[in-house]
Amino acid sequence: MANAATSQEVARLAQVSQSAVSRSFTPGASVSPATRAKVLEAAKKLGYRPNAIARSLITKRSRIIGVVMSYLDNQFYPLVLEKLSQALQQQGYHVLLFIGETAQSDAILMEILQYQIDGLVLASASVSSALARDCADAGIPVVLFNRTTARHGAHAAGQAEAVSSVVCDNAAGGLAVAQHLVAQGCTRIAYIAGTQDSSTNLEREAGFLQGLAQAGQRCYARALGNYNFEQAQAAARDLFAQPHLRPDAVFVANDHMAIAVMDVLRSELGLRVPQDVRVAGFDDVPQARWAAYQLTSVVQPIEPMVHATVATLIEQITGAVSPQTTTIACTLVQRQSTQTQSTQML
Amino acid sequence: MANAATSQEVARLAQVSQSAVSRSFTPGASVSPATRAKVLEAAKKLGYRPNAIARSLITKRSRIIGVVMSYLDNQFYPLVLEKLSQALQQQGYHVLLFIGETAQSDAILMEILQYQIDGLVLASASVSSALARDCADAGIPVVLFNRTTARHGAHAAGQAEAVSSVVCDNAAGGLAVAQHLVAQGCTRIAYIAGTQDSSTNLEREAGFLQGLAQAGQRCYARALGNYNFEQAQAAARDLFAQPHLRPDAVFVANDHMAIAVMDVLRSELGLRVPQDVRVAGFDDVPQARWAAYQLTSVVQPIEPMVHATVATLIEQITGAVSPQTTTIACTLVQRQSTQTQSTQML
DNA sequence: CTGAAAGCGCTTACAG
DNA sequence: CTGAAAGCGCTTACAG
Repeated sequence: MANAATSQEVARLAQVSQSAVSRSFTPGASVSPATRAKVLEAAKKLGYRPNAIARSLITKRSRIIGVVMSYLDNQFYPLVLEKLSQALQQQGYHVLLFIGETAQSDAILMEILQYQIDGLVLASASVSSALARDCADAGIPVVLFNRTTARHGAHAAGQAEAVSSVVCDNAAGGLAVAQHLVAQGCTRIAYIAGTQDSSTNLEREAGFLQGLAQAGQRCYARALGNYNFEQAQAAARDLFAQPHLRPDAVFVANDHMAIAVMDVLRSELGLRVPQDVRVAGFDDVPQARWAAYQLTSVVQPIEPMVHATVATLIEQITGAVSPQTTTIACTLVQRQSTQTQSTQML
Repeated sequence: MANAATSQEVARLAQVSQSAVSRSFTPGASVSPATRAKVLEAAKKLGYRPNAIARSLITKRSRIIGVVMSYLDNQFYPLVLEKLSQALQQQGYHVLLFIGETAQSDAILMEILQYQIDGLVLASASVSSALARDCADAGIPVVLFNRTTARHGAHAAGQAEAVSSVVCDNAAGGLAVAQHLVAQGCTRIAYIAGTQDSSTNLEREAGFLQGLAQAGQRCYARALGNYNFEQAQAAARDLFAQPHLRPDAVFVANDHMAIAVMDVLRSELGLRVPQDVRVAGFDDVPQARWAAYQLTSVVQPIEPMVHATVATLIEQITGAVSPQTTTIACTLVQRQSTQTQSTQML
């Protein structure tokens, strides 16, 4: 913090009142050009910067948004964080970051709340919905990113959701994948699930099963990957353990796991993708486009999702509108991992 | 910010003074167990949380550390951010994140400074050293992560560095790569550079050239990748444009680019790695271990580097020690991308 | 347009 | 151990 100059000192040097200094740094405040000029000159001389902490205390607006994320090993989230913080910065907000999972996390999260944040973005599937409720109770706008509060797909009857959320149409995405694999002639289509109770996994799987059902198929086999690289690899080994009962396609709940699966299929089991088995993922992370993978995936459009998140947040901060859920459309991108002749390259 | 309860309200409910409330939430303050119990009960009833903003104003310690990063597309940085924020959280600090490059960035960065941050970590190669100096002048401890202030490898004579930095031994890493490639029998070893003036690129290249020189070799060819995926691909196309003059090995200044290069070599040019050309990178990001790449790389040990960063920061915040540079050792990990028979697997 | 003054929610000497 | 009081650096009615 150090020896920062205060508005008092600037006032003294500029020979004006402290109020005048404050007004000179407040857009739209009434100060004469002459006064402002004197102030700015003195401020520059002293290296003065208004103290945002003091300002927050009195305005009751910190212009800080808390952002909660899980581990950043799935490349989707760093990209979200990047876009989100840039969007927030552009709106004059700053990001107080919290990374981690439950456990001691809740305590640390409470600390973040002490900073009088203007809003909170929860992009971590594992953070307790209790926290979201705490914030909502405290009057702090909360936006869930890429998840909904509801667990197990069921809302408590008659109890309105207290927080907003921004998601993509996971069910539609899952459905599109099923249709695509069926269209490719697959008949033994397996699923590797993300975290069992997460809304993303629930919705993707539901859409996927619906798509299979529409084609008169059922899910050939299923294993749990928990959105984790190593667990996805283990899941792949499980599903392909018996050579004569192998699936001819696998839908993996996100790209992060899908890449792990492809590695196992090709390097450990010597299978060719897509000739021996087709693989599709979800998210369309940059790695899905890498030449070594060419992974068919469902695009979660980060920019629109981030835009909706910021818009919702600011709406709730400024006007007291009621919480809302925004669903963004997502599209299937076909690449070589699901089709022998590449009809589409990027 | 909302209707948060204040210490006054808690005091009223608990029938004690406001000072007593404050003391009850201050570790080590002198309060009787009875008083504290009354206070905590009232606080719980009101959902009271001490206002960190007000506290910061008076203690002149915000317990906020500013962290500045570039774009997060190189997976090395998200991992650093993850470890760094966790380490800081464990020490009771919180992270105010700033992501971006120059341009309008400097203005936004100044805003971050207004939050009276206790310290600053600069992990962005592109942020002006001027900012670092501004902070140091304002008495805010600054630690450069994975970079040094010095540009073009030269310090202004007699002018001591005002900030600390934590780096790995880039030169040693570059040297190790050169030695390894020479030992593999390569005689046409090329280099794809990162951002020209960055300290990491300067040091890695210098070490690499030294290693070649020790073996009586020179750098066979060189192209600029700017630590950028697409530019690295373009660089690879350049270096391999003439079939009969192709390098037999390439050292790429980081893994992020090395993977881009491997994609071009294999998918576009039909070359085999390592049989036709060997490739080595730097950082050892998780992707380097993926089966599709098996990229030889230099491990930048994130944990020790983060640990040193946090330790240095806290040292400077608490005691006013002078700035220091910490250099962490890094080690070469050999994988299939540089050797025909895999002598080491992970 | 301008200044004096109150007050944001805390911490921390200072007396008791 | 406890409370009354000053004060952190600002913003913002309130008079003029």
